[in-house]
Amino acid sequence: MDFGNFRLFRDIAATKSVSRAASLNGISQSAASQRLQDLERDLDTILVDRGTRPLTLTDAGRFYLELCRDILRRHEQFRSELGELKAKVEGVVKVASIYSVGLSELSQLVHEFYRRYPGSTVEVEYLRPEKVYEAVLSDRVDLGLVSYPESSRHLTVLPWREEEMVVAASPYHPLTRKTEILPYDLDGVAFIGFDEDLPIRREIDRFFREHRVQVNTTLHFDNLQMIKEAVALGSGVSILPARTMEAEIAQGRLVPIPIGAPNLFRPVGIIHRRKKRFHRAAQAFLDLLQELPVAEPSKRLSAANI
Amino acid sequence: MDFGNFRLFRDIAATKSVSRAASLNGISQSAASQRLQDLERDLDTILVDRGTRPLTLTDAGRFYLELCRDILRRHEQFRSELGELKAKVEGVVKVASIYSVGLSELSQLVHEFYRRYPGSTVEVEYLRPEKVYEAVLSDRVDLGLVSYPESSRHLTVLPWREEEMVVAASPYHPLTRKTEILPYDLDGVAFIGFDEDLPIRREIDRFFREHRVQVNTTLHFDNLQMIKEAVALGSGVSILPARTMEAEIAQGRLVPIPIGAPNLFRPVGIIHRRKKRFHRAAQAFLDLLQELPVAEPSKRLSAANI
DNA sequence: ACACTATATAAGCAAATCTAATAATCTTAC
DNA sequence: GTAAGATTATTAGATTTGCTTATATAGTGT
Repeated sequence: MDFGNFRLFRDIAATKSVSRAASLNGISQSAASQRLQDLERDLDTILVDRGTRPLTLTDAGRFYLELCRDILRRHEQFRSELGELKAKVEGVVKVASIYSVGLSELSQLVHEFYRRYPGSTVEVEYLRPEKVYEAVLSDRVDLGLVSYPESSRHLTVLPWREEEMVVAASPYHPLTRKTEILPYDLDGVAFIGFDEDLPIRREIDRFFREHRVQVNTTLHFDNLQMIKEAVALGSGVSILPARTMEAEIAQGRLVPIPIGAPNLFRPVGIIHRRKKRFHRAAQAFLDLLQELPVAEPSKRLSAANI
Repeated sequence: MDFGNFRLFRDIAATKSVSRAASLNGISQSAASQRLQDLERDLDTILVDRGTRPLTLTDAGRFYLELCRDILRRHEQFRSELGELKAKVEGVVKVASIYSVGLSELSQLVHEFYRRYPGSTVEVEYLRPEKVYEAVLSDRVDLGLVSYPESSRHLTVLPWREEEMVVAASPYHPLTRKTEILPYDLDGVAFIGFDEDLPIRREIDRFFREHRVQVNTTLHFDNLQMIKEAVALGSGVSILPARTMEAEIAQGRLVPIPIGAPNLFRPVGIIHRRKKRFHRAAQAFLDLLQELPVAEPSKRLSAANI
């Protein structure tokens, strides 16, 4: 221990004895004596007056004792700060998630986590995707949940779930008469899509291209919420993850129509910093995430993650 | 160096680089890396995030950096305090002396010392004998000047000078007709002596005993000043060191009469703590004291020091 | 001066810490 | 993406530090 010398000198001063201080510090009298002498040689100053028994400190020794006390006090403070920090950090799992992962589902997970690990807490932030990446990269959170996860130098991806994508339409749309949509049913319909720079847009484009379908993209947005609004208003249909529109379905504002095989899936992944050292609670939460059965029936991995 | 670890971490934080910090501290990159890892292992906490270049500190690392800075600042303060203390101590020679050593003589010595060592100063305190011993023993002064010096376990005596003792009488006393006093001249005279517990008293008693002389001790005091007063008032004669009554002789209040051989001498010695480590100035002053020619002609050492 | 206790010193050994060489990792530029 | 350049980690061996035991020296009290 690096503070042993300060402790030793403090104890020499307190007990007025090298040998008592030595045994307090678990070393031999000889070792303590040598350390004291080395210290005095370093400082080129006598700190302890050996001419008296019990020993007494010189003026310089009293100064040095002050130094030792201050340093030990400050170190003690640090240890306690560090302890608090670790207790706090180790008890809290911080997760950043995109909005569309689904509040209810995640809160179910968190609930189960609390049941298993009563001492820990989970803090979930809902952010826009790029903010999720940022939070993970800067280590402000332990885990991130994003769709179409992209790995990179500093980022590792763990696949989590694949969400079924369905056609979303207003209840008044003609397509709602069908119980299942085949790709060519969408040929030429008014379509509301995602912005072109979003992975989900590229995936849907690929789907259309594969089935040689041409939709008429009348509107596009950078977020799911706006798309749902536009669809509900009858501006067109869209393709969305089924579970992100549960509320609107219940309200009768949107109708989901399954897409005939080959199905479309939106992959949702867990991202974390490469080589991240997880503390107990974070590791436990991660394990829980991976252990829980995925709601979707099929497990087909999307070939194009980007 | 015991503060090397704090410096190293501070430098790692400052340069955001282990290797630069290593070369700043004059060690190899490998050593610095190992020290950082040992530190982290000790604390069981990651302090530096290696996943980024330049390196960044973790929260715990920032706490530790604060600790390092505080400790280094405090240590710096200590070094400067110590420096001041040493400069002060090493430049000042502290001397405690009994009153009767003679102010003028000592100040001549001090003057010579200043001439030779212009950077240094001498502080002389005049104290009662027991206070001189106390000051030397407690290390409040470097040197003490006392008469009839007594060595002891913690005290070393260096003989310094021997002062001639003469009979002191009022100008009106019959003995003043003599130019030299022989022991039996004092038989039966009214005598003013020192208190019985003083070494000088014992020495004079021994002198009387040796020469089978009986004086009539009418008064006794614990200090020289009072004795001189009483003698001047004609209450009796006394035996005193010649140089301690120079002023009264000049004023015509006292008359000194030499004592015929075997002469009486008062030894004055230098005392200091045993094994005392003298700093430059103190050693120089001590050398000067011993080098200076002693005023008295004879060097006979008193057999009985106590 | 003696016995008793405490500190200093000496010698040998064990452990820590360093250096040099090499492997692994990160960044940058193509 | 990959290769080059720079930085950090690891390994192995040499060096140094620091410890322990044994013994000498020193301080205290009787």
